[in-house]
Amino acid sequence: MASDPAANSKELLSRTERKDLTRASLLQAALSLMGEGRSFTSLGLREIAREAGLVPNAFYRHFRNTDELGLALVEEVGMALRRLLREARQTGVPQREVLRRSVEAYSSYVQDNRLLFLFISSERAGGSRILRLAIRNEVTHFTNEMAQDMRRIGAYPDMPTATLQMVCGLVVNTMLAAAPEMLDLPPGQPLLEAEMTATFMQQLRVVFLGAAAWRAPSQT
Amino acid sequence: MASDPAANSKELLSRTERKDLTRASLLQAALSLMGEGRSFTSLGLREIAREAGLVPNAFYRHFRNTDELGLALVEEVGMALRRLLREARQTGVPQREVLRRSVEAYSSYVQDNRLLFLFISSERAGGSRILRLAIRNEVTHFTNEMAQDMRRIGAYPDMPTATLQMVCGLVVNTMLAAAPEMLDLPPGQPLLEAEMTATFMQQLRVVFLGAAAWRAPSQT
DNA sequence: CCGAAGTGTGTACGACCGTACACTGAACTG
DNA sequence: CAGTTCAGTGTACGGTCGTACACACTTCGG
Repeated sequence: MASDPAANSKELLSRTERKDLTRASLLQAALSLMGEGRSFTSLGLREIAREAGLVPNAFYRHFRNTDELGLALVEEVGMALRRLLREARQTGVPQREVLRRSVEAYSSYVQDNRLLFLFISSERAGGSRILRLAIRNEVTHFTNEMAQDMRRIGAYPDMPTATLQMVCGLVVNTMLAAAPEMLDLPPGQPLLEAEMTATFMQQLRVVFLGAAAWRAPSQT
Repeated sequence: MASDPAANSKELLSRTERKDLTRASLLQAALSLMGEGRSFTSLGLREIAREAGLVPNAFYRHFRNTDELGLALVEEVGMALRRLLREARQTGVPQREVLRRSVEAYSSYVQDNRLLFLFISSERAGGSRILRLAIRNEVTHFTNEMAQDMRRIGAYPDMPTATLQMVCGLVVNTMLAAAPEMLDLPPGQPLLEAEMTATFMQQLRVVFLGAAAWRAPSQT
């Protein structure tokens, strides 16, 4: 299939490969437009196609409308989140030093996947209802996987699963709330960034301390 | 226009009163459009003016562009948040029953100011940069006032101010994250609503437990 | 090898958008 | 009362948008 040594251009590719490639360039075009300050909701079909170097009509060969492209982006976000979780899984139990490392890993992860986090942050509460629900669904999945991981690790062994999920929801909320603030930071200020990261870490510690102090729900 | 027996219509009003009135109707128009599923960022000047019963050009008599109208909405949000805080201040110290009541009060407050919360939720991370920063500014003010109130009440008396603010930031984040989920609920399902409120309350309790267990920052 | 399939192009239409300019008529001001 | 101010109107222009249709050219399957 792809056994071509020096064909980095689009010379010797099957039709489906070429299609997937321009499809990816459409997704990338939407992301880079968001990177320039535009919000996904306000992007137009023509705009995205233009950015991808295509004529407007070509868009229809890949997506019915911009919402469908958004759903594809959500799927990509889901994969990114799963990857994040898989990497975090390598590390050990949640002790003090581990929390610090996790936060640093998360921060650089957000910086690396800048545009994707920009996307979920802004579309999680705004934009079209379909996208909103899709993103929330993905986030819920992520939260539940995180709860499973914590169970497997042995954190909070006496805690009921529902409670553990609730705590993880709190953690994920905190994480996702931190992302857009980190992304809006002026890029040349490591001091502000350090301060924000410190606050973020403290907040997570408060959550984990609270979870440790949690007692059985004697009353709601 | 309206069936007014007395002169509740715009009969005997000064010019500035009339102006403020149509200005308010523009703000209201933007909010109702958002209530119909549209996101503020995607609203157009013409659209808002039409909804308010005006010709497009009349918009310019009140705002230079939609962003400026958005800033006016942010200001209104600020007032709403301050009102919320003032009402909460009536209640006593954060004990268990008080938390329950506060959450219930907040929930119904969100339902009452549905459109405003829809607005901040979606524009806090999305949309135009100016609006985003303005909202974040307002939220920070709200957080700090909340910290002051907690200090005045006597909660966590040994906690440094910066830490208290950090905790309040966590609380506010949790509150604001809960708002859009409550707003997206199908309206005829009190069971789902109760479940969501319960989770929300548990999360806040985790935060307050964590704050109570907080020790001096021996290391970062 | 030839027809089918399908990705990308060119052109065109109607709708909506932001905004500029000239205008009306009522409320204010002296 | 006369003149000014100003919220709101009417018309118009250029631009972008989504999308429909016919078409070109390459790849694929029998």
